[in-house]
Amino acid sequence: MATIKDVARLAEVSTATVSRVLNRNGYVHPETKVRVAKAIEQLNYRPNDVARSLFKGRSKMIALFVPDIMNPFFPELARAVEDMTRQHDYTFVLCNTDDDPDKEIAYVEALKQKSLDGIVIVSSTMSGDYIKNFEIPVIALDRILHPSLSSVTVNNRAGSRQAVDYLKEIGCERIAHIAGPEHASNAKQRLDGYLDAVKEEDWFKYSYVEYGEYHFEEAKEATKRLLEKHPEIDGLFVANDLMGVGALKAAQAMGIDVPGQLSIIAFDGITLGETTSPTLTTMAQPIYKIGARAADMLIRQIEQQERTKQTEEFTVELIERESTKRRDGS
Amino acid sequence: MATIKDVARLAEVSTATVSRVLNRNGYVHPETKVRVAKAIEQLNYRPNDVARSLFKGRSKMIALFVPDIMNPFFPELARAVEDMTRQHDYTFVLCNTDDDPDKEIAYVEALKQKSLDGIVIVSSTMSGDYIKNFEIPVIALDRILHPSLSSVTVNNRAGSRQAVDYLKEIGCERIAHIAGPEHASNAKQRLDGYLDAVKEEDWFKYSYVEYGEYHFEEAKEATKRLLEKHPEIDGLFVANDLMGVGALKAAQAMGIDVPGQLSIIAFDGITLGETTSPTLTTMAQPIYKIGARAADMLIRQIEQQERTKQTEEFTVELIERESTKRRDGS
DNA sequence: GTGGTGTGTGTAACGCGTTACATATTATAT
DNA sequence: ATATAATATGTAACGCGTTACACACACCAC
Repeated sequence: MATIKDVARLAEVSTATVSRVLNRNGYVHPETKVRVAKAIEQLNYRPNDVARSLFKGRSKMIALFVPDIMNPFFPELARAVEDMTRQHDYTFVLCNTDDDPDKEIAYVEALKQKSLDGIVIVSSTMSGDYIKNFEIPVIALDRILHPSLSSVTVNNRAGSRQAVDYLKEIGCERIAHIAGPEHASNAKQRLDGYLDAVKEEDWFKYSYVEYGEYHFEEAKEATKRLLEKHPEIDGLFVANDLMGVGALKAAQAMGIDVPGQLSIIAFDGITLGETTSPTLTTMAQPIYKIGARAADMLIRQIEQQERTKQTEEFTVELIERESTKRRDGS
Repeated sequence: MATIKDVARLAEVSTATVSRVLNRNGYVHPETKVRVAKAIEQLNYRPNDVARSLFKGRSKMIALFVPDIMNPFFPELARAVEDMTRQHDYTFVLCNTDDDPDKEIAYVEALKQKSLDGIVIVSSTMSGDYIKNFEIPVIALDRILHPSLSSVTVNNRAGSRQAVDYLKEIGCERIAHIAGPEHASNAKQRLDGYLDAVKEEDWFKYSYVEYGEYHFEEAKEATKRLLEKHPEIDGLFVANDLMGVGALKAAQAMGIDVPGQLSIIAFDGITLGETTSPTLTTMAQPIYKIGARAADMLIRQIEQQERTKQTEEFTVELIERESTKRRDGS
């Protein structure tokens, strides 16, 4: 690989001049510029980003931390962040944290050694003490991780309430909730939204809430427990689509017709919900948009050095599919 | 951030000695080692990987190129490669290529500037001329990209034949194929496996093969075309699971009962196939294993400097689910 | 005692761009 | 005409580890 010295020699200038041509700064005589450009061309020279990073202390790399890319909610988010990253000539690093704070911290430390410029993080588990001492920009995505961090999220609580109101509206009279993990801020908000909508109902009982772990299998079992305990349930709001599919499977396995006997609505709007039979009604997040926005916000913070905290909340949208059906008020 | 100089000053040694302690090479007096270790501890010193990379010309980063992480086949592969990457203290870069050769090349060039150590690539589109001039180790995964590259794949042809033989075995008498994109080597092999199994049959016609693009929607339409043209079809082998789900949807939309009237078997073994109704019978690849093996092979090539070409082929396995059913030979 | 080997440590060059600073020339202002 | 600013380019230090090489001393062999 040719270096800047080779270019300088060929163009008969100093490396400083070559650098000025490369970075379009400082004064360079037009003719000199042409000679340098020709030399660069001839040698097919590309500057060494590592040397640049060493000098600048910045690497033009950002990372996305997700619990597990195999969870179908995350690929679209990853895609969005990666697209934005590339558009700004950054390099995209992906880290699976398994919601394990030790792994998260190990990643952060390892990446700091590489002069990583910033992190978009989907996490609920990091300790506040650690977060306060981040030395690089961080944007929390999908879940609020700490009040001091910038974040991009959706209106989980209002959206959840809207989901439950929709179930009521189509005639459901006993509506239960399969909740996400208690430690995740968005799961908590969705639960709150559900409670907002049902706590005044005379039929409401706290045993209408079962917990799953944002996973397919756990949700299936939680749903089974719930429906065995409460066969009167005719509407189910599930904390996310992956769990919603689990709930659907559980109901079908018990011989319950969806949406005939039970309407199910979930949350997220991932593609998976379109491939089941019946397809899954959901409160769709603008997944790609929030990912892209988080990445954009991060890069802006990196490049403008402005560390002001920003929070942005997007709105979810009801998508009616086949897992919900209007009941005749016979 | 403390530097090696700070450590050297505090431990009252030269930076060379600190470096020797860090890298456990050269002679260092045990007592000196302790002093240095204490200084490192006290300053919470972490070596700057960028400076290391600059000197070594290697970055301890590898990349995975996939067409699109949103395609549900890739997250598991990505997870495998990332796990292996982390185990070896490398950093994992993810690139979505959209099967666009220009994007692929732009990525390779950009990453070379960062001293990227190697690439695991899922691609069918790169030009042979370019591939031959790669200056870094590359492992082709899932699809053979060029005869000169090491690769990790599965027995696509034999596995496909096995899939079709299975359909025959359960009593299907007219078996069609929804094929993947013609330019992808694995799609070609799967088609060949299908042809191996059916070309001697007296009922076989070339119009029993329709092409989709490894996408859900295209497969749905291809299946619709096929089944409208050939209502006698009672068995369908689909080139991958994502397309298989599309085929399932198309059949259901046409009022065809799966597996009652039509048995469907696909290929890949992704989780998506477990969430549909009926669940999808498939030839499952050991997805995680091939990803992990490719990453392992790559890192081995990087660290041992051995550029010998290696190829490895894993075996697919039939997983019977609900989309296929034995027909009574009435 | 002399040569050889093993141990322990420091000096300085190196990897490759970037930029502060110095110097020189030309253009503009007064 | 002289001061001042703008243009043009080079020199060298810098960022931070790594390592070739030099040097010093201990120990053993003959």
